[in-house]
Amino acid sequence: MEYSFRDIEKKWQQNWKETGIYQVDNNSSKPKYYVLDMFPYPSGAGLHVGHPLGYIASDIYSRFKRLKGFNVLHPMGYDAFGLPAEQYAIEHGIHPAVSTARNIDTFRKQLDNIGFCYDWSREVRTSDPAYYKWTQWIFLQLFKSYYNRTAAKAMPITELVKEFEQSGNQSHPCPGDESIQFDAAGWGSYSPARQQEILMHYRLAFCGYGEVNWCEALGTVLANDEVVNGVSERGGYPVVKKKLRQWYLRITEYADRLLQGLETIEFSDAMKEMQGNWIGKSSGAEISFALADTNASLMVYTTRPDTIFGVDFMVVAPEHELIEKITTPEQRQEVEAYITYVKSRSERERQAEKKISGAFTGAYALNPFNGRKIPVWISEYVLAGYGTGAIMAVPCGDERDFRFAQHFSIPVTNIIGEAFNGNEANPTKDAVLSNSGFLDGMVMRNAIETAINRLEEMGIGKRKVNYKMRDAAFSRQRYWGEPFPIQWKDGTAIPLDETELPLLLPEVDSYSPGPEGEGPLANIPEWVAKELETNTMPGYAGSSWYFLRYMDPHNNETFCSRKASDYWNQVDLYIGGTEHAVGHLLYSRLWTKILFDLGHIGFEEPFRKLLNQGMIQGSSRFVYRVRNTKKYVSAGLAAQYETDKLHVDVNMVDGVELDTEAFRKWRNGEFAEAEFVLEDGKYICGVEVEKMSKSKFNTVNPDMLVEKFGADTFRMYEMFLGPVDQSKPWDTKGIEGVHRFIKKLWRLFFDETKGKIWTEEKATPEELKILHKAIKKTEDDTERFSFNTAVSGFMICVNELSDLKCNKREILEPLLILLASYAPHVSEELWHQLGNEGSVLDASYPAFIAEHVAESAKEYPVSINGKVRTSISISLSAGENEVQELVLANETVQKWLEGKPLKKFIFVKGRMINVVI
RNA sequence: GCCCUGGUGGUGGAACUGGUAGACACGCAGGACUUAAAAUCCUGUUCGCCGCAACGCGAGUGCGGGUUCGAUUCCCGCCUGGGGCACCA
Repeated sequence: MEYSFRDIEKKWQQNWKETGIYQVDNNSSKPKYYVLDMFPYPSGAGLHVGHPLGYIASDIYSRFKRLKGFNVLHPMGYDAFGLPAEQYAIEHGIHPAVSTARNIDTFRKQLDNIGFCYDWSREVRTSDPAYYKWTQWIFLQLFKSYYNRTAAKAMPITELVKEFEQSGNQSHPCPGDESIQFDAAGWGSYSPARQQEILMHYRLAFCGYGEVNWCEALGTVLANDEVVNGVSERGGYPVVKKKLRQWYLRITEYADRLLQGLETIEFSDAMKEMQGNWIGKSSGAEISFALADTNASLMVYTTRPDTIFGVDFMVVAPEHELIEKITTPEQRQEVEAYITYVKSRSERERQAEKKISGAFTGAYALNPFNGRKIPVWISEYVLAGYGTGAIMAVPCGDERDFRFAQHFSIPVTNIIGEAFNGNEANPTKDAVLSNSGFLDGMVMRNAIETAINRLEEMGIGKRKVNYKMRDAAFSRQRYWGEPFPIQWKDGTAIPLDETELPLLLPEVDSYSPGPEGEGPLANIPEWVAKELETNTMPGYAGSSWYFLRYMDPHNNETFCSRKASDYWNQVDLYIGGTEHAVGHLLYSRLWTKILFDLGHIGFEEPFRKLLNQGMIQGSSRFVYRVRNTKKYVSAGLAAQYETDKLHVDVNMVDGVELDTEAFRKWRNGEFAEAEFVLEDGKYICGVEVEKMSKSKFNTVNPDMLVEKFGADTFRMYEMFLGPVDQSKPWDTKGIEGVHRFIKKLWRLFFDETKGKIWTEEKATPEELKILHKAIKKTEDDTERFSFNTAVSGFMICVNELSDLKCNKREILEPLLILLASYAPHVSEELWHQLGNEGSVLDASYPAFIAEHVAESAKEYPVSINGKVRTSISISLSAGENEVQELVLANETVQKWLEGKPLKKFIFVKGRMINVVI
């Protein structure tokens, strides 16, 4: 009987579907375990082999946990709102809901092919009104809440109003605008509109104004990656900054808790570091510098107030509102020209720019301690959004400031004596200060406190903890997203009543942007007549809480019952790519904390453990066309010609050898007349590792591989490729090795001519040793997500059993259970062939028995001066003295000793021996 | 520019806590079976040197240093691939 994987896999996939074997109950006496994949955006291109990597890993782990006796929740769904569908709609006139549904169908078929154990009865789609009803509902909770800094948690805004009525905002400084201060009487005297305006500065979801990339020609707002060198990627039109009304989430209030929470969860150190850097907590001081010849002052933020005597100039962000006021008439033209230049620059470009640029405003600030006049410059390297948007520049201590000073010939004051060599800045905190007035003679590190204290005494500065993180922009001028349940009445945002949810996304005739940078919803007269918000929510709205909906996906009463979330609790294992390191992971951590604060769930971190999957890169293939001809030369000969390098579809290339016939037929015969210059009768392609993408013709479709080798082979091969958390290029070639392994396993059970060949004979110690080695390896490796070495463990096991011609049920049956999480179809089939009833997934995991693998002796490697020269088999019970005696008596060791005295004898039990002479 | 991460044979990778570098697989070479092919099986395969052979010598984990009896693993400096940087998801 042959291993006919197509029949077997189809049969069991059908059976699993019919028996509902993967449906999970919220009631169980077993311990719970929640395994979650980052859900995909269903793109039109379908799955390529990179997508399932994490899904296979999570599938293996879910099945493994189930075998280990857990009630495992393992759901899947779709992050179904997004820009590509909208772009497709603009180009093809197809409603995003239609194309998205079609894409989801494709995804689902592809996923089903691979034999995943998802509980599809819990599927969610963020674009489904039954789902986004609750996204809108949660938004309303954020809108109706504020962050109580005293209690360090979110609370209903109605509580805040009560406080205001009783005692004003004395104990609740306004996070949105610190200048807003009032007492109870003051609050009472404000108009309702003014009161709402003030409350907006407290809400966790609030409306404000922010800059966006505005492209006049396209009439739309662009994402950063749609802007290249100041022009739109599509069309190359100019892009400028434009201020628009935007919704925000007040994530900055949670900065500290998001930072502290990292200590309670198992994310990799790299991931925690990235989130920490994003939050960017720093402490220092805000200092107000008086400006000469005007009564205005300039507020700067610095982490190094100790260097205040070394300030040689100020740098203000070109967007800073003070510039208008302080620029002198002589400098105005230069400053305005510079601001125009900066308007076309993205933040990224501004930070990455090596070329120094700036403009002098003509204004001077005054050093509060010695009255020195400090010129005020503007430059793109200072960003408006961070700190106060202005810095005090200390060129002797900061490299960027130093280069700026050199470039504009600004004299540099040295306040650290010999620690500054005049050629480069020295950012030390350990130098002794000089030229620094009352700080002279102090070590910088200690002077920080002294300087802050003095500034506070003088009333011109104060201690300040700062965060690089900004409030999260939460609106998009787009169509395909959740509508905000907000109405605008005379400039005041009124939340819809919860009974009016979901606020359905209306049909539109055109997906083009609305007037004045508004989204497409602004084109709908009825929508505008109802004064509804025309922005929609961003992609991360739906994905910030989806892990909760899976727990209770069909609940119409609430987003997720407290009973369900108390039972399933945190996600125990979350698998996804590092590209979400900050965005998605930080936002869902925020939402979880807010829902926790408001009492809707009982835990404040969504993901207990995070496993990052690496990217599968494409291995691109190239042909070399001799310029202006139809002649293609093989890679080895390309250097002899002037050629253009063209991507070719990797599916037409076997290894590096091009299928020239397929190439001639490719793309409707575009290359039909190609002539080839071969080497050794072959056309050899060039190779490069790049991102896997349709445009590079290097995508490999899993369907094709499943069709050719079966899902079990495909799953195991994806794992075998390398560590799951590392990026690696895809190479289809190696898949045959894994396929051979499964066929070899099959032959332990079936012979082509004889049929069933397994026996009921008793296993030998040698066979038991092989089995128990495999049990240990599979368990350890799976537990530490080392799936690639687990697969090689299976190969070793099957190779060894084949060598011994072992066909005994006593060995083979437990082996199938081990294999069931990696290759579920073939394991299920053989499990039933052996006569078992019920799924192999409900078998009990074989127990590892150490005695079966115990060794009595070890072949020790013996090194002389660290170089291995021989090996000696020694009993594991032997002590060091005994070992030394044996080793020194050894012939090879004697030869190397040449009678020289022994300096040192190193013996690591069970490991190695080193003889030092 | 800033932050994170990787670099080991022809290829993917293994070596888990400083202890035999190259497990397992691909590819390649040779062989067996076969009319032939497929499938399967066996042998070899880091590089260099001597060679009949060796369980003979030397080098070797991106590059250059260092710590150690011993370094792919730890430290310092460099080179280089990948990811992220707030409206792609």
